[in-house]
Amino acid sequence: MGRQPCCDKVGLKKGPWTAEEDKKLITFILTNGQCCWRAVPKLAGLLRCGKSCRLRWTNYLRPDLKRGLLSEYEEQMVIDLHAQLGNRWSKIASHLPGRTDNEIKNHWNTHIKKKLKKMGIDPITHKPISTATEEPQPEQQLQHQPEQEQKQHQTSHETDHSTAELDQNKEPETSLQSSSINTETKEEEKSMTSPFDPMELINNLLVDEVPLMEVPHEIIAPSAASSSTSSSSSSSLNSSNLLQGYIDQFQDFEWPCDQYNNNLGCLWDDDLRSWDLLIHDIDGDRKQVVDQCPILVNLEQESNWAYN
DNA sequence: AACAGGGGCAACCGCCTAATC
DNA sequence: AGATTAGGCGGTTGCCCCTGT
Repeated sequence: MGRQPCCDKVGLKKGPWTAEEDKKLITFILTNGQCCWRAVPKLAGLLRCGKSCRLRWTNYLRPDLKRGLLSEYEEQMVIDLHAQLGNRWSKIASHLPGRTDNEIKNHWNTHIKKKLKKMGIDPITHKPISTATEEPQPEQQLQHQPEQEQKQHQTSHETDHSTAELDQNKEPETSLQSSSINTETKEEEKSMTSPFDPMELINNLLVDEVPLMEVPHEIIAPSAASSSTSSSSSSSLNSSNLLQGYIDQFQDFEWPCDQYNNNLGCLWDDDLRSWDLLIHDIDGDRKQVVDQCPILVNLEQESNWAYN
């Protein structure tokens, strides 16, 4: 009958992950790849739920993650994407390589919302807040709508306000809008029958300032690429494929830079160090891990490994 | 220097959908 | 076909750190 339970929730650890647990998880994923998360805790020797492991990996440990605050460009992209997609953070995240839905969601709630409000823009509707109706009515109404209704609403809503707000927000903001978006969802594509000319928008892009970020599939390791969008069970990659993916990813990829010469797709600097620490910390396990994981060797040997 | 309050973020919770038996 | 679960997603919570008093 059905599948086996994901985890017996008795005696499982909760709360923040320790460095030791991280090590175990990383070691396991790098040597075995992402298979079924249910099995990961047991095999990796973790007292965690598989779900927790998956979350930790996708939101924090994945080597292709970018760290640190979102750049202005990314922030603008989030705003534009949110205007079209609403709170569909995973969809939004899929357009921002190296960023997770959780990260974007947090950033939205803590930074962007305030910023927009400061600018007099309703973060929900993306329309200018009329001084008369400053109460957060629309937000609450939307949030309290039953989900299905909201979804139905959303498709029409999206079309509505994506067009409406384009009219209204055309002003100062760099309208990246849908031009930069390869919407995978057919429904969305259908629903986004916006009357504006995409080419016009493309032309409006600050192409000189910002590199096109058409790289998600290239820079995201096979495992990671499959994890965010499709079920990770589909990533029946064997470990050699996975590791090869990492190698290719790190060795061949030229990270794009923004106008400030910041690496847009780079690994987090600190984490390179932390990976290194990790390698050296493991010691006992180190040899085994390094032997089985060429990318670690690579990282270890090329201490002056350059992004570009 | 100590405390309080607020902000930021990692992690959890609960629901939904797709997959599996 | 129906039951059951894994994985994915968005919302929420709670802890930690920073800043102001």
